Formats: sequence, structure tokens, C-alpha cells
Amino acid sequence: MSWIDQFPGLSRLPDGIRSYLVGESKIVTVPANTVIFGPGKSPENLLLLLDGTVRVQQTSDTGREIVLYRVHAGESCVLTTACLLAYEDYSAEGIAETETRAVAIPRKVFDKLVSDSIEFRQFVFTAYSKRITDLFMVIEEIAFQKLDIRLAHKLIELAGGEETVAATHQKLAVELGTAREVISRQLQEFQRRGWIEQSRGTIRLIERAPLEKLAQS
Amino acid sequence: MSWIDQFPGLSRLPDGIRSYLVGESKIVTVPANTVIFGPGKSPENLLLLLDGTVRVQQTSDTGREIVLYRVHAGESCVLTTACLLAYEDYSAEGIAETETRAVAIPRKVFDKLVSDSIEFRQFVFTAYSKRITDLFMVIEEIAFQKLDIRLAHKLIELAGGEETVAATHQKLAVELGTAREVISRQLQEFQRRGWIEQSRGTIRLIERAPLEKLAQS
DNA sequence: TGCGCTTCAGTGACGAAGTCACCAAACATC
DNA sequence: GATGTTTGGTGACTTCGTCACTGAAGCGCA
Repeated sequence: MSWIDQFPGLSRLPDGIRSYLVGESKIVTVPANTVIFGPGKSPENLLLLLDGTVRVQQTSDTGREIVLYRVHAGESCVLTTACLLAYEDYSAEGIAETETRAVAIPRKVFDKLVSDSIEFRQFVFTAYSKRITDLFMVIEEIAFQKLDIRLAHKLIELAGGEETVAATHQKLAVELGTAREVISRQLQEFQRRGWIEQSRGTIRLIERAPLEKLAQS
Repeated sequence: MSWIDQFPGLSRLPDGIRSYLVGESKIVTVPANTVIFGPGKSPENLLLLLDGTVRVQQTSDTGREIVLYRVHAGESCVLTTACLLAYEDYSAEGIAETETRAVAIPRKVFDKLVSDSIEFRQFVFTAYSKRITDLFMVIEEIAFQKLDIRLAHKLIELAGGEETVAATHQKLAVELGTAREVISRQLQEFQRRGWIEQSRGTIRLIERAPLEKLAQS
């Protein structure tokens, strides 16, 4: 079984293309917290993530940060390549959040695949679309949504199935592109209502129902 | 002379590709204020703008709006196609701001061109990159920049070489994704400082220098 | 010319969010 | 245990967004 099977969009590649792709790309592993791309550091490869997640975020000159989106296992890092491929000086950076395994496809191979395979083209354009809608959603959120709603949403997302979220107030602030104090105060309000309990670096969700209700209002 | 010469990125297309593109696409004209794409209205063609501008904006459920970016003459509407091509239900819409002439490339032709021509591929991916960096910049602005700075910036941009800007406070609010009252107050402050003069529907820039200084601080 | 209608802009009060400066626990380490 | 670093808490203040109005400017039309 090849890594290709981890990517639904690539499963229908014809055999020739498929073996070409497998032959010409290689698997790389990067440790946690590696900066994969960023100002002045453009990747020469298209990355397909096998394991781990990559966080893409932006830093303002005033030092505040915001998480734009994440690339998860089974997804590709198209924007990365495209952005840096053509346009230049902005400060977004991609960071491996955990140890990350990925398939690296050299630019030339990428180009040939786009040229030769309609399936690969579809894979690429679909990935683009997804990222762009992600960005649209980020814009809608920061421009129009109230912070308590966004925070509730983020807590549930980060918790996943777990009961607790391991994150400092500062990290949550970066997730939402706001200031640490704002998060602190909002979490206190949640705590006052008995929805969460806090301890240094972790948040325990006690009453999930009202949080979820708030999140989708 | 063909319309192709209006697109620098396409000038290097080989003759065969070039004539194929010209032959298979057609020129369309839409009147001002036409909704070119939007919720439930996805375009079957890739558009290359010959004349006019298309404004892409998003509306929140609470009724507030924000302008995401504009497509100008000589640019292509790639995101449009890609987004709606694959991903579904979000509320961005594209509106012709003026009467607009554009070249419409059917999806099949688009696909064949991407397959056959490295120049066309480069054109497409470059256009993508530009849009995405635009979106990154929008996010950075709304998340981190103060409103007076953004407004000063927008006024100068809208003025162009002219002395006056023809826009209502409401329009400016949509440009910046904020509320009308906020714009009104900020413009009053500019007026108080003697930088602008206002009359119904127009703003006259009197002191450009301090506005520009504020805009890039 | 005067009457209504619509669109645009101004205002005050208030709540929500961001900023600044500073303090106090909790943890890490030596 | 002394010390330094992270993390979180707090108050004062500014900016921004919201709501509910008011009033003025332009337009159509009898």
C-alpha cells in the first residue's frame, strides 16, 4: 500500500501517473515547531501531509498574531507553494505543530503532473478552493462575529472528544487574533457561569451544552 | 490586435494555443451592478476582464458587508471559478461595478489550456497567488490595523489622482467592513483637523499630506 | 412651488473589545 | 529554598460597534 491511498483525491490517478508520482517524490520528516515556510523561506516542494499538522499564521508589525488555517494529515499545502511561488514579501509562516511526515513533490514534477493528469488538476484546484473558502470564513469571523461566540467555538474544536483543552490564554488569543487579556476576561465569564474550570495551561469543559449553543448562535 | 495582448501573462502563449484560446472563448458584456456570481449562482466560465471592475464582497447574517477585493481590467477572476467549482455554500458575491467587458473561457477549454501550456499554467497560478496575498492582507488589516489608518488609506486609494471621492459613508463602511456611524465619526475628526471637506455623497481631500502620513503609519 | 418620500448624515448612550501598565501566582532550575 | 520565567488577573482608558433617534438634502410630482 502506497501513501497515495491516504489522499482520496489521488486514488483515481492512472497507473502510469501514479508510479511517476511515487517515484519522483520523497517522504520527509520534520520535528515539531519547525518553520516550514515563512518570510524569506520559500519551499521548493509541494507538500502532502501524511502525519501531523501545519499551522499557518501571520504576525503583524505590532507583534500580534493570528492563525489563518491548519493543514492536516491527508491534505496538501497548495497555497504555500503558490503564494511563495509568485508573491513575495508578506509575513505568513507555516509551522509544524507536531512531528510531521510529508510527501515532497518537486516543482517540476508538480508541473508535469498538472499537465498530464486531469485527476491531479482536480486535486490541486479542489485543495485551492478549500483553502480559499477557509480564508473567507476567517475574514467573516474576525470582521463580524462576537468574541464570546468565537471563543466557545474554538474551545469545542480544540477539545475534540476530550474533556480538557491544553492551551494557555496567549495561545487562544493567537488562534482568534485578539489579545491575551480579552481571552482571560472571557474565560472568567465562562467560569463564572460554571461552564468551564481553569488551571494553569488547561481548561476543563464542564458544561458543554451551553458552550455549544453559544458557539452556533 | 487581439484581446490577449491586454494580459501580460498570456503574451507568451505559443501560436497554436493562442489561436485555440481566441477561437474557443467569447467576449461578453454585462451592465453595471450585475451580480456575476453569488450564492447559488456559479459561473460556468473563467472570466478575464477587458474593461470595468468586479467587486467581490461578503455579507454576514447580521447584514454587515465587507469588500474582499476587486478584479480590474487585465486581471482574471480565477478564485471565482475555483471556489464555486468545488466549494459550495458561502455568501461571497461578485458584482460588476461598472459596465464590464470580459472574455469568457468555458471550463473545458480552461482545462485543456492548463494541460497544454506551461505559460497558461503560470498565468493561472500567478493569478491565484495574487488573490491569496490580497486576502491575507485583508485579514491583517481588519484584525490589526486601526480604523483611522485604514480609512485614510482607503480615501487616498479611492481618490486616485482626483481631488474628490464620490462615496457615501455607508459605502465606505462596507469597504472597510465596519459600521456607518464609525465612518461618520472618523470623517468628522478628519474634517475637524481640516484634512477634508464633506458634502452629501462626496468627500474633498484638502490636505493630502497628513492623510498619507497617517495611512502609512 | 410646495408636499411627501427616500436617502444620507449626525448624535448620545451604552456595551464589547483592544491597550497599557503592573501585580501575583505557579512552575522550573539550580 | 532562592531565583527567574511563564502564565494569568486587574483597573483605567481608548476605540469600535450597536441601537434608537433626529434632521437635513435631494427627488418626483402634482
